[in-house]
Amino acid sequence: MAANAPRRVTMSDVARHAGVSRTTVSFVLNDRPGAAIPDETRHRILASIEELGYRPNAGARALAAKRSEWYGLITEIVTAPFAVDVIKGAQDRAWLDRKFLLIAASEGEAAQEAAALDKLLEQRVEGLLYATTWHRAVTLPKAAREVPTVLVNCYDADGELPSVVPDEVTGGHRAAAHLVAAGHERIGFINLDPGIPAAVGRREGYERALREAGITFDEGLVVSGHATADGGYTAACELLDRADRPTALFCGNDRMAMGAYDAIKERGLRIPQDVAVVGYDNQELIAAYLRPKLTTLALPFEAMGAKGVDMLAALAAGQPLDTTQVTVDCPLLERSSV
Amino acid sequence: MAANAPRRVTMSDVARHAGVSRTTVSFVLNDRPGAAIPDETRHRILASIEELGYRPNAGARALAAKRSEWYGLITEIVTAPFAVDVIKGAQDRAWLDRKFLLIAASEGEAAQEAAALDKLLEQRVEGLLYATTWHRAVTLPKAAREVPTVLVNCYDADGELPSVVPDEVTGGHRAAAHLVAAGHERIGFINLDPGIPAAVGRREGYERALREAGITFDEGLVVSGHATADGGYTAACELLDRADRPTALFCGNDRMAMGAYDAIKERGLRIPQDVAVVGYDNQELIAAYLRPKLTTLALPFEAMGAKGVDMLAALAAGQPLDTTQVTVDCPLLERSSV
DNA sequence: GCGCTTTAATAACGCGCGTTAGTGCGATGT
DNA sequence: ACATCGCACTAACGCGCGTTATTAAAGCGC
Repeated sequence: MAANAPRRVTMSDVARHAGVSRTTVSFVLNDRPGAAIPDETRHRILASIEELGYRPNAGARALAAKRSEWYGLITEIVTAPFAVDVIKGAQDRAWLDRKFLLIAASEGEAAQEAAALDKLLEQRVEGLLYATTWHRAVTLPKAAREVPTVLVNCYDADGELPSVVPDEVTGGHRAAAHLVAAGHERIGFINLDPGIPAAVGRREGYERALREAGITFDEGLVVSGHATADGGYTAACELLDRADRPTALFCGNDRMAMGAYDAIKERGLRIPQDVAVVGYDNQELIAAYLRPKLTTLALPFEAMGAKGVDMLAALAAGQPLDTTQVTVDCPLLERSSV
Repeated sequence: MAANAPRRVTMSDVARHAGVSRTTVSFVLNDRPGAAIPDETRHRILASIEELGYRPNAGARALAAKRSEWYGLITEIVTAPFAVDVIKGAQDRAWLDRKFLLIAASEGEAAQEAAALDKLLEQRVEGLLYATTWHRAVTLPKAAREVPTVLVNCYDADGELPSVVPDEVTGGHRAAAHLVAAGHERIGFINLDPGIPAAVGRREGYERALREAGITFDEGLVVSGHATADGGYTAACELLDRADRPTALFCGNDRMAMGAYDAIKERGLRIPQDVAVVGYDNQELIAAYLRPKLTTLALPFEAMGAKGVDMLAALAAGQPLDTTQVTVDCPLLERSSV
């Protein structure tokens, strides 16, 4: 089809127009070290490029140079807010190296994922980023081994592929320490489904913060629930109805915190005077719209995306990584719920 | 760099392995009409492909076939919720044609935009989508003319490039008609900045709906304000404090509706019993979290993205478009505020 | 057995470019 | 005067593939 497409200007056209050989044009375009091109010639060539509106053909260049200048990113759901941030971080970082980011979605289906992977590999991407919606272990198709691959927000079940994940331990520690610093000693912890990395790591950080503050750990203050507003509500009720109710709640995510808000208000308690609340995830449109605004920890999606490309660049350059698992800090966003 | 990259399997390798010529392999891969390949040979080749793990090189194919199979998408802000939906719509639609979507962000800066455009054209995209955050007129760099281009959520100031935009008129009509159907006759309209296409179109639809219902248009019921919650609040106050206050408000966007909610509640009025409210934009995390949930019109970003690729495909195939401006319907999402 | 068509395949060119191995030429040293 | 050397540039190959001739063999009618 589209055989009517006008022939584009090529390097040969430029060479002819400037009265030099194609090689010379290539040399000035890639300002090749070692090639001595007098300024006069160089400017003549640049002028021809300008005049003819020449634009290098990236595909041809990739073919000849055997380097595509592309990275691939596979994400579960393109529309998820998290994915967008990963994309932004990765894209901006890739742009620095003048690389393009090819984005493909798996939509959570294995077939789609395989197809996306195939497509990406056919484009000869120089590296692959694989991002998930929530921090967990994954197993990639073997095809992913054909090219440097970095996992983002997840890690290889086989422990072979490098990954970049949020630092859940420090996050949990930071949340608890923040509450301790605000004077709280009885801090309820509404954790996520125990067993997932986020729950395990944050609990570790939580316990360590208490230990450092000389507060004895009370197993009864730790409950876990569904990662929903309802789950948070139920768990919060359980904690708040204890005789020695906690004066602060650290919630596994913002939706759970939303449920906790309901439970707290329902009992006529005030936030943060009677019960302080810290969430997790920083889902803007929950955290910023709750009354009072929710203090929460942000998952560093953008930073993880950028770091992932960083690692890819290193791998592609043949440099070995110092660690196979990199963690990125979860910053605390102070609002009004503590 | 990366000269250590292992040589990938090529078509010649497959041909050698299967004991045929490279051309034959190419023929079965593209199952070329007219080429008679006996099943035995075909299967032998496919088996070799499987065994060697051959994967066509998309770049080389693009070079030889003079078709890249790529579309480019330039958006202002990748992270904006709207952009995500446009991307999803465009990507899914492109995928149907087995085309890739290259996404680049302008971040609202002309320099970035030009760079993105250059990069995209160097990749020899077969078509270009240009999407904005809000419906308005734009002027693209001339370079965009080098390839079929469709504007999404905006239109060409020079009226040359085809575009796909939301149907503001029908949207405004739908909102007003919905309120009329609910029994309202005095419908306040808190419009956006007059002059922008959204404001003009919706007002036209609003007036038409009233006319159709036999309701005389009252200029005093139309005000405009800043596209923020504060702007909505102020405008709503003005309308609600009239002696003959409206029983319904049609707001230019959801944030303004949010402000209107405050003004209504402040006056001890109930939604929707005393004052019904209709928003615009369907910003999920506002519309769905307001009490009561907000009835609003959705901007069809995903559909516009898909339609944009549709038009691109037609243009790339050399088919002329029947119209230079395509409009896409804004569906009404009924919740509890009417 | 001979011409003719169909079938099954291949050799060869070119897509636009990076890169290597040169080539011609003026300036320099002795 | 001649060999040497750096400068400025070019011819030619190959990247992996689509595509267009072209060919060799097989099938067919008579």
